[in-house]
Amino acid sequence: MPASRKIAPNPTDPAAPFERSTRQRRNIRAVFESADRPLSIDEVLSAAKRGRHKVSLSTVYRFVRSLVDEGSLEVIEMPGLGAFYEVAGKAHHHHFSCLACGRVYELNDCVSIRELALPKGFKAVSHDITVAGACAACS
Amino acid sequence: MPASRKIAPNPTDPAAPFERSTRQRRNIRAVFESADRPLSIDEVLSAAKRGRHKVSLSTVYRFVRSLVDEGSLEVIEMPGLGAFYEVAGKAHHHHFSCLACGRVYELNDCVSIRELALPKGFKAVSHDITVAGACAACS
DNA sequence: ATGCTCTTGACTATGCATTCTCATTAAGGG
DNA sequence: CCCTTAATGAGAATGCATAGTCAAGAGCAT
Repeated sequence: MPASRKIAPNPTDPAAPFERSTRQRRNIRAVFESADRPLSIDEVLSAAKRGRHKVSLSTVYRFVRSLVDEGSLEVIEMPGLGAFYEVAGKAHHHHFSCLACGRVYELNDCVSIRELALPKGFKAVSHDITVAGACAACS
Repeated sequence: MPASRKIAPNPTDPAAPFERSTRQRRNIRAVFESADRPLSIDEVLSAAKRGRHKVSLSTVYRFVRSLVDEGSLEVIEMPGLGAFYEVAGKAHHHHFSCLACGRVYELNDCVSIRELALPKGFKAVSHDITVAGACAACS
């Protein structure tokens, strides 16, 4: 197997396999780019299925995971609702979950937490605020 | 089966079976009463095992569930950590999770959220704040 | 102490989310 | 167009939390 067989080197890790741009991957990427809110795996799957090409649950899990691993997506753990994914690198913000439709929204008007009165010796590293209720579409 | 066989009627539901006071139940109740923080099932189990009588995982799950059903305990879903249980009826408060030891604490100095600037049409029903970091014992 | 029956413990089973397997499909450099 | 090999789809497999099963054990009214 001559070196020339290698299609293209991966700039970040030459040992890593080349990543091909497939219909499914472009599709899934587009779903996140056009989404204005964090998505669950099932939401990604059904949105991707609306495209012209078939996409499987396996592929969604696989590709979402690799996007998380490479840092393009962030995982949001919603209490009781499981994992949601949103494009990484956004400004600090929190989330709203609609009790009726189950969708999760970003709250960009960030509610700043004033000095958190933590017990003696406790050190805060991060905080999360989740508001639950009814979204505009459901109320 | 004469009616006199019935040990004692359950005031809330006469058809429900009488609940016996066993060592295990007293033990589990005591664990929650002496705990100053929400406990996971595993924490309840190991704390209960420190007593003089044996307790099984099944019993912890069963009894905790019945305590939740009867309203004596509340479930706290901690993002990524699963379910924790705390005695019900406490004043509104939030939680702190230690990234080092995994314990969850109550934050009684409640951080009040000022008017949450929700998007148009959104209605808040509840909110949760979770602070993560290092607890006094771990920092 | 007795006996009825609720509880327990030690499994096994279920539900669910996620990952793995592998034969088939298709990127894309040459 | 060819060929190598990564990617896909379908389903099986896994991992984990929780619930169910049932024989043995233990409250508690009598």
